[in-house]
Parts: sequence; structure tokens; C-alpha cells
Amino acid sequence: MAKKPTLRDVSRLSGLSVYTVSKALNNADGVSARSRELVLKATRELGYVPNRAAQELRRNTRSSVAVITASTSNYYYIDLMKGIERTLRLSDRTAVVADIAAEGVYTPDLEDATIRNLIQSRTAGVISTLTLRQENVELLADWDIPVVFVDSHPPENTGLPSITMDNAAASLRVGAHLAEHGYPDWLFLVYPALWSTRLARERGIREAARLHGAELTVLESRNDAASAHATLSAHLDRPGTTAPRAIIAGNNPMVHATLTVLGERGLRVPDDVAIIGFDDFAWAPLLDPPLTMLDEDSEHIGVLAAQTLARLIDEQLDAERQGRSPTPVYRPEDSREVSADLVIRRSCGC
Amino acid sequence: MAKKPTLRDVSRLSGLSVYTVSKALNNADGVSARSRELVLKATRELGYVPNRAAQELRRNTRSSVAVITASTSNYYYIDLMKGIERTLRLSDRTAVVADIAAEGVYTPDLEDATIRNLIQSRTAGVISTLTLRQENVELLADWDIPVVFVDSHPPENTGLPSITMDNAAASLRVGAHLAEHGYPDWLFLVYPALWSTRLARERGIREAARLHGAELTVLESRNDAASAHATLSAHLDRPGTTAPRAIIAGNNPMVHATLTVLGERGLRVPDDVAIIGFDDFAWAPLLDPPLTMLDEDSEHIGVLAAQTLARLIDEQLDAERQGRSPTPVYRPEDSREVSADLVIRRSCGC
DNA sequence: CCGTACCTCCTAAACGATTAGGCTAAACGG
DNA sequence: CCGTTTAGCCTAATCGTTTAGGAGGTACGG
Repeated sequence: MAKKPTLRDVSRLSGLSVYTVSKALNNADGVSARSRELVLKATRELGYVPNRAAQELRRNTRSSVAVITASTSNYYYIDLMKGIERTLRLSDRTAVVADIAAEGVYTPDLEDATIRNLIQSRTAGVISTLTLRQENVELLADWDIPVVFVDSHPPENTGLPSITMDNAAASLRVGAHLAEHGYPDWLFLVYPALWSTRLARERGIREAARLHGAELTVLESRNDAASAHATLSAHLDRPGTTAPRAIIAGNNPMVHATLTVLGERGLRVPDDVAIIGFDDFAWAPLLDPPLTMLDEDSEHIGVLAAQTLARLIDEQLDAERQGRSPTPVYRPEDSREVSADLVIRRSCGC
Repeated sequence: MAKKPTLRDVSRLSGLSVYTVSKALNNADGVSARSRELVLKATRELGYVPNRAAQELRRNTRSSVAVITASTSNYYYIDLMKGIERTLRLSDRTAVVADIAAEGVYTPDLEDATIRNLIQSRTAGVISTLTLRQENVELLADWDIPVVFVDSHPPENTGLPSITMDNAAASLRVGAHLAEHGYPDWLFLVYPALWSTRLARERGIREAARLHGAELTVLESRNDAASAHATLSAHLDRPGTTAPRAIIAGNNPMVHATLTVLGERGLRVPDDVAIIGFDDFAWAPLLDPPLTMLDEDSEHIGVLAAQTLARLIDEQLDAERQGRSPTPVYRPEDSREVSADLVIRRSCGC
């Protein structure tokens, strides 16, 4: 097609003004059945499809929501996205994912560039899986773009909503279970605090260790399996270090690294070293041995986050229509902590 | 912020016309250093960010590319997306994923709606992971939107580019390996032909069975682990059916189902039943037993697809600037088949 | 037959950017 | 000193929609 048909073309062909055509296509009233018919006929004939950029410019509304992630190779993102997309579909919105980790590594520059980019496209709203820089949160606030955090927390004092699993309670439960087995020394292999759930998880594990008199080592690695592998190997190689009786793996990549390292060293799970991991996933029961894992329902978290965001956006549109300020109003109950189950399999020693 | 700053505001504050401001912000020449400085100062002061909808409307260009998938729970999509995003970033484009499976099940209606949606937003280009309906491919062609298929084929006679692994050759290799072990009867558990790699894979496996005199059963299931589980269980329960000596699992969900079903029935892998699966992934070596799998480098496939698409879009823009037709011109060499490795572990009996 | 109300439709002004075409003043050559 | 070039800037049209503010016409009651 050389020239794409526009509203004006439909108007010409149907013999009606662009006003009428627009009204007819948007099912607004004030258009006779006969005219509506004519418009639809002309539309079909020309294969006309409205230009969203023009609509959004004129209506001052956007249809897409951004999901900010860092290095999506953690499988739980899939479920999260599923929940988000399913929910957004209901209100005819689209999710676009923006990964702010370049080659697997997070950089503030990329975060800044991404935020600028989102503002340029006047995103309807943002769901972020990690704590954003204070500065960027303010920027989004300046532009009245609603933000919801999932599996992460807003920067301090911003009061933005966040939806996480109850990490502290869950971690306590993990610790309690290890204590039941009587393991005296634990190693917590964990990702950086950039992913802010790390804090609550660590707090819970520390508390549990104190409570049950276990000795605890916390080992931090970059948030990918290869780095975790290197970190754990180096730790175990350190002179005077012996393998811990139990390892708690902070997330999916940490679990992968732990299993690999133990396998390489001929350490048997759970006889030599027990493992409990965070974030259950489909393959956990099929691993050798089947893994005991904390099961966060991330699809549900995705749904909650998308619902909250959708409501915020809708309220914003209402406010704007009524001439009130478009600044999003967050309520305390927008923040939620959902509980998680400990799925007991065999890697813990059960 | 009550009212968002526009170009006009920057113009007012800087005392220069919108023309000059626009030129300055786009680093075009014809602007003195002094003016440029004034413009940048005003821009910073106001926190001005250009409105992409307006730019795209005026310039008639789009910055986002759509990736069409169906039920992304197949893990290999993650790598594919990684490759695509990494490549698109180079030309400042964004990927948006559009899933045309509603609750895990594909519906033509959703496909149609999605395509309409993409045309409405005048997507710069499309990467599709499954064969689209003829009709929709024509629609995209009408609107001069370039399309590239990955891990799938275009509808017949459309000549659109596709990038896949060399499924037939790979399947032959799988069969040859099973034959080396001397397994007499094989079961191929496979997803529907909507994902068109199914055809080449089946062709290859059938050919291999014929070549090596093995008996072959092909069992089709919907493309998710739960359905595959039900299908395989029902098959094995059928009176007179005995478990095959080897199972070839057509993709990731099929592998999951196979391992689960065999586990439930107390059949040992590989002693009772051997398994080879398609689409290697990070957890395969840690499963019980470590899985022998075909390794398709899907990140690389993603890179190739995105490169091809980017080139098509760039050529289209050039053509348009020079007043030529914006119809994308596909070259035969845009279609590629990349080879895959068979990663031998233990589930095949080795 | 007139006034009023109600439909239906139209004209024209936005939305926020880009850009063709033209103007001005400074610089330069002769 | 004058004509020509050029850098720097401006005015105004344009992209494809939506929508405020009327304008005509029909129907109806009085």
C-alpha cells in the first residue's frame, strides 16, 4: 500500500465529515444508524486502521505499561509477566519490558536512560522489579506516572506501593526447618541488595540462626549463576573453610550454582550438605535430589501489581477528566505482602 | 507537575522559536553555539522531555518492534528475547512482546486482535515465533510492516524470511544416536504443528526411524507440560501398550512431562526408558539423570532475527526518504538455518 | 403556522512535534 | 560602496486524530 488510508479518506469515501466518522468508529452516539453503516463500509473497503500515535497525542492517554527488570534469566519473571499480562489485557493495555541490565550487569546509566525513554513515550505506568534510584523515582513522580514495585521496595520515604512476598516470615520458616534437622552451620548464598528482597531475606535468616543457635555465613554474589558459581567455589577453596552442613540459596541462579558446585566436589545432597532454595519452579521436583524450596506465587504477585497499577491509572484519568490534579494518589493498602509456602522435598534431608 | 512542558514552553523560556529549539535538541546544524546553549539551559530548567507520540506522528517512524509468541512458559524464549533485545538496543529500538495464547491456549481470534493492535500502533516490524494466519501476514504486508519468523515458518508462498535451527538434520542426528544404542522402538512426544518446527522435527525423526529400522510412535499433545503429562499417561495406560524403549521429547514442556510420568510409574531413566529432548537449557545437567539434549543456540537465533529485521526497517526508511516505495524487500539470504549440537549426557543411556 | 427541542452532522481548533520556504543581518569580494 | 553569499532564525503548514461550538432539519405541541 503506497499511502496508508486516514480518517480523511474514510470521510471522503463515505461522504461524511471526519467528525461523524470518528464518532461512528468510537461507537459514540449522535450518529444515525445509516451513517454508521456507511462509515463501517468505507472503513472495510479501505482497510482503514486508526493511527494510535495520533490518538494518543490528541487524547493524551497511553496504552502501555512498562515492566522494569534486570537480567530476566531468573525464571520466576516468566510467571510474573504472565500474571501482569493477563491482568492488563482486561483493560486493553500492553506490557513492555525494559531490562536495565546490559549484558547481565546492572548499570545506573542504563537505568537513567531507560527512565528517560519511558518518560519520552509517556508510559501509562511502571512496574519495577527492583528499587530504582531516588532521582528516577522523583522524575517519574514529576511526570505523574504511577509506579508499583514488585519483589522489591521503593526508595525510602517515597511511600510508593510495593508487592512482595513476606520474605522475613518465609526466611524464618526456612531457618526453623533447618533447625529441626539439627544442622549446626548454615551458609546463605545470596544476590546483591540492589534486589531489595535480599534485605528481608537476610534479616529473617539471621534471626533464625540466632534463635536456633546455628552458625551463619552470608556469602554475596552477583545475580547470575556463573558469578555465584565462582563466588561459592572461591569460598570453599579458602584455607580453613569446610563445607557447611546446610546451604540456603537466595534465588534461582544461586540454587543452580550451589548444585553445580557441590556436584563438582562430589558432595552429596542432602547427606553431606543440605539445600533449601528460594523461588520454587517447575523443574525443582525433577532435580537430583528433588529440591525443598520456598514457593512464592509470582503469577499472583504479578496480578496484584497490575491490578493496583491499573486502578491508579484509571483514577488518574478520572481526575484529569474532572479537572483535578493528575498526580497519582497511593493508598497504604496498595502495598501488600503475600505469604509463601515451604515445599518440602528431599534436598533438605527430609 | 500540573502541565507538562512542551517544545513551546522551552521556546518561550529560551526566547528562541520552536524551530530553533527543535533543531538544537536534535543536534542538527543551523544553530549557533550560543542558541544551543540557551536551549539546553531552558530544557534542563523546565525538565522538558520530548513527546514521542508527537514525534512519531510527525516523522512517521516507530521505535518499537513486536515479538509474537504463544505461551512463553517455554524457557527458551528467555534466551531468544535476550538476543533480540541486545541487538535492537544498538539501533535504539524497543521490543514489545505480544502473547497470542490467552490462558496458555492459542486462539485465532486473539491472533487477529493482536495483529490489528500492532497495525494500530504502526509497529516498526514483527518477529514471530509461530506461523501466522495467511490473512494476517497479508494485512501486515498491506501496511508495509516487515516480518521475520523465528523457529517457525511463514505461510506458504509468502517468501518471508525465517530463521530456524536445522531441525531436520538435528532430528536425524537424534535418531542416529538412539540407533547406536540399539533401541528398537521410539516414542516421539510432540507439540502441535501450529509451531511449525514440529514438521521438520517429525520428518527427521521419521526418516531416522526408517533408516535404522526402529519402530516409531508419534504422540501429539498441546504445548504445555500439564497437557503432555495427560497425553502421555493416557497413551501408556491404553491396553496392549507397553512403554517404549526410548522417548524423544519435542521441546521443553514435553521433556518435563516425560520425566514426571516416568517417575510416577517407577520407570528408570535410562535403564528402562531412554530420553533425548529438544532445546537444551540451564537445568538439564542437574536433572536426574542429566539429560541428553539438542542444543539450539536461541540467543544467536534472536540476534540474527533482530539484525535482519533492523536492516529491513532501515532500508524501508531509506526508500521512503528517497521517495521510493516503502514495501520491504526480502532477500533469499535473509532466511537462515543454524545448526545445533547434540549434547550427550546420561539420559540416552551413555 | 410558529417556537422549541432534539437529532444529526459539520467546521475548525486543538494535541506536540518537524520542516519547507523565506527573511535578516553579517561577512566578503570586487 | 554595492551585490552576493551564508549562517542563523522565524513563520506557518503539516502529521492523523478528537471534540467544542454551532448549524440545519425534522417533529411536535400549541
